[in-house]
Amino acid sequence: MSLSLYNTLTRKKEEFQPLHPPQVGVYLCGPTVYSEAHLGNARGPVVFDVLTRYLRHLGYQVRYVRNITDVGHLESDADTGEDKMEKAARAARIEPMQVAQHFTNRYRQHMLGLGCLPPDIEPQASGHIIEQIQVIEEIINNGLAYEVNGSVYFDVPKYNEEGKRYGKLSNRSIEDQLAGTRAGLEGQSEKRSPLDFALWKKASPEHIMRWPSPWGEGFPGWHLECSAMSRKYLGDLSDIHGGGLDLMFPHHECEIAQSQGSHSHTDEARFWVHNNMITVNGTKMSKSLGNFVLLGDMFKGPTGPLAFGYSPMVVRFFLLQAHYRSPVDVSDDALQAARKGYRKLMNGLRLLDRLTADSLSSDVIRDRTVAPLAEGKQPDTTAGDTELRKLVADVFVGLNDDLNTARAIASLFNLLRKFNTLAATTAAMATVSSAALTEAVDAYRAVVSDILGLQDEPRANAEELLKLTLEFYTEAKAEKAYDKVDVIRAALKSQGIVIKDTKAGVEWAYSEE
RNA sequence: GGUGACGUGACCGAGUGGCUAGGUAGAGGUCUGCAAAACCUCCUACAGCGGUUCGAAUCCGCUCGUCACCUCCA
Repeated sequence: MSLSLYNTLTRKKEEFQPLHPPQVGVYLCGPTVYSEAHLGNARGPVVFDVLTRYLRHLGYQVRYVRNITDVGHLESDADTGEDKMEKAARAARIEPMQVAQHFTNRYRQHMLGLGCLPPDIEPQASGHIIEQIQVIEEIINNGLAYEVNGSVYFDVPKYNEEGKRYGKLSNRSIEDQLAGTRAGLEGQSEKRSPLDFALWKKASPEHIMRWPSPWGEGFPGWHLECSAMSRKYLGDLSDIHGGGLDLMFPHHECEIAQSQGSHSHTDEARFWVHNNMITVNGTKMSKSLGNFVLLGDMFKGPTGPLAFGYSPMVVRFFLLQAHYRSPVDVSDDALQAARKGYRKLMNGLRLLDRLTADSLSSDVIRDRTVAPLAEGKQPDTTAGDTELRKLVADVFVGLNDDLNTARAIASLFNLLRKFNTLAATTAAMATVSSAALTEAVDAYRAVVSDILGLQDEPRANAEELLKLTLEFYTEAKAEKAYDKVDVIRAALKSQGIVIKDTKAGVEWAYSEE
């Protein structure tokens, strides 16, 4: 049983094998930090969080790189290209890096809330200008890029003449692309071909974010950073490179061209993995369409199409309930259903403690409750154990099948039903061995908590519970039931709370001990 | 125009050439002081029309409908 992943490059599910086991290098194209993250921005990180968690579960040593794009995304490829970071900065009248830092902080906060473990390396594009310049120089040396007026462009037609195939990832031919080229691209006169893309852009006088380079002051093209940073931290060829489906072209296509055109001479990654989009009423969520749901707003609610707020864990569960390559549509109905399902799964987690607790040690129970067996003879749990192990195996079948979390979750619910049945009666409990039960309980816990990364979100209000407890305390005191009084006082003390009987009534304070 | 997806029961959403996905909602039941939870049962679908096949929702073709990428986008 091994993990297979759908590779966009080959358009097939392939068995995953690391290039250099046990190490696995994973790169996810991170956010451009010039505005608040929306739900769509969360899907990739959640999917790749589960992927890296699962790879680690399988025993691999994962190096997970998720970059921060804090420079270089042009508004357009035209000569008047404007940096998004600067645009946002100008609007807010602050330093561009301040904008980047602000949204980087927000982004990290949201990702942590969604249960995404911090990446092992989170490189910033602005911190890797030297590496990017080096890649450009390599491409120029290989004759695949040219300089015009302080800007450098990648020569796509030449690249293809050399037997490479720009378009191999997104399955396009350059003929088709040329045919589809629109008329309004006159501003690109610097480029030899409309297909060429910028590796380095000359900074106009008003451009703030600029760096010196062999071609004058400027800034890197927006596809370049990922190639440069992926190579720096994961080598010429990494195991997995991913992002949203909308990055497949042109971003990832350009990355491959850059890596092939540089000294790496590789496709940059063995597996190219793309998550599908999140839609609202069937239409892709995007900034340009204005139908996006900001994460911060969604957690609080209401916002946009949603009448209620949904906690980060509910959102995570909601996303994982669909396969990552399917589009997923957001709605109150869907999220509310997801919330109930999520809570059911969490209540299952709580049940596990009971299942494995002393009272339900099945071998003991069996001795007492099942028809007496001959001395030294064990009851037959073969069928029960087999069923239980099958339920557990199904969960992993789902995960292994292209990280199909939807199937894995469905299987978890089946396993949970079994747990509930077992917990209901001792007779049921006697149908399985404690070894098989422990295995299943451990598997459930591992998949829910460690692999899917779903944590329980406490919803009870501690102050309210304390208030209730104090009412019972007062009653017991009035009844002079001092044994109860002592129990309550001791229980609260163990929580660091002391009860103070005053003339005005019962009060409490945190213990000063 | 080019490229690529998709259309599953009330809703969300897996999967698949013959075998119950799962969650939510709804109905009935067991349990229960009431309730909840849990468990059991039921409602049981694959856009339409053809074709291939012993058998298709699953493969092929056509039709209708929806979406994405080709421009910044997760």
